[in-house]
Amino acid sequence: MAHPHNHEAHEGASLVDAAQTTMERSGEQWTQMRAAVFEALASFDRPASAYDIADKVSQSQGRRVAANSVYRILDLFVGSNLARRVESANAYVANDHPDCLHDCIFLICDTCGNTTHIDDDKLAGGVRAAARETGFSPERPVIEVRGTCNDCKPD
Amino acid sequence: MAHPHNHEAHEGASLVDAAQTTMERSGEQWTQMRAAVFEALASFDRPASAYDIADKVSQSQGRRVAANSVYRILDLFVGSNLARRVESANAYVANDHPDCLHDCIFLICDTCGNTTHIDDDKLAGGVRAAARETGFSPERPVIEVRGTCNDCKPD
DNA sequence: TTCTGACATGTTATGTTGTATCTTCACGGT
DNA sequence: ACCGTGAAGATACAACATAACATGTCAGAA
Repeated sequence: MAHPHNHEAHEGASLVDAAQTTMERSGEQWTQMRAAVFEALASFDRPASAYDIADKVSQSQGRRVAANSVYRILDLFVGSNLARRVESANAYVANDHPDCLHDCIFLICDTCGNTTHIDDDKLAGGVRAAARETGFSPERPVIEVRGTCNDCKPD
Repeated sequence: MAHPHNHEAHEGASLVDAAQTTMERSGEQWTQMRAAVFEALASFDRPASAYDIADKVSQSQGRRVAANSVYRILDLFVGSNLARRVESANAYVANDHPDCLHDCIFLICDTCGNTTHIDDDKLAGGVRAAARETGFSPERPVIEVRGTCNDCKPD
């Protein structure tokens, strides 16, 4: 099975703290704006588009925040492993445990949009290995599964 | 390694023929427009966006073809397994062997854009199985690897 | 032959996602 | 106080995707 996670899976304030710490450790600043974007991102229980986040932040800040700025910050987050991009949904999710690096596998429900993820290094490693065998140098595997989640299954 | 393919990998005219056959077998028509879109798609040696294809078809037909129409036809192709969508590139590729169904794995070079694919049913099966173990019903795995192809490697 | 229904395609508009560029702002060092 | 630097804002636009509705085409029924 996907190996159990023993490391921290942060949530709520602890998650934001962890984000800040990670960010600062990689020499980046933790600004108001970045905090606001991260909080907005984390507040969604499913992948959020940059525009969803821009709206949320605009609300919480009481002023219009440009999608532009949100993209910049999301890119930064993805680069620091604070967030992940869900390619098949053009959307982003906060990363619960920014401290450890996985090629994670997203399970996206086409019915309700809920998304979970599993970190199966054996599978991901297999994908990387298969790529390498053809002479290709894998950098960033994208492994996602569209389908139906348990809650949305008929019966 | 990813298992070798013994089945036909069509190319050129044979590929177009195979496409037509597949399409007709699934009760769909093979129209001029569809042939033109398929030929355009197959003429690219890397994933092509709907707009790339629209341009190509516009040229070959000597009149403007709307992206819209191309999207419709591409969707049809994807549904009939004549083409695949590369999610992480918002683009499409022709499927060399429409007759057999695989969850294929794309290797996309971030340097030159060239894309190859491997069909490793064991890996893909593993991904599906891992999803099922969490109670998720996998429909469509998306397995892609961004990286650098052999030709673009700094040796 | 003409009508009709199904399906393919065209046309236009609009929505969504993502970048580029340039300006302004905030802050720390001198 | 001044300057340098990085963050964020503003604007524009490029690229990707779908919606809504009109028109074309062709086979079979009337």
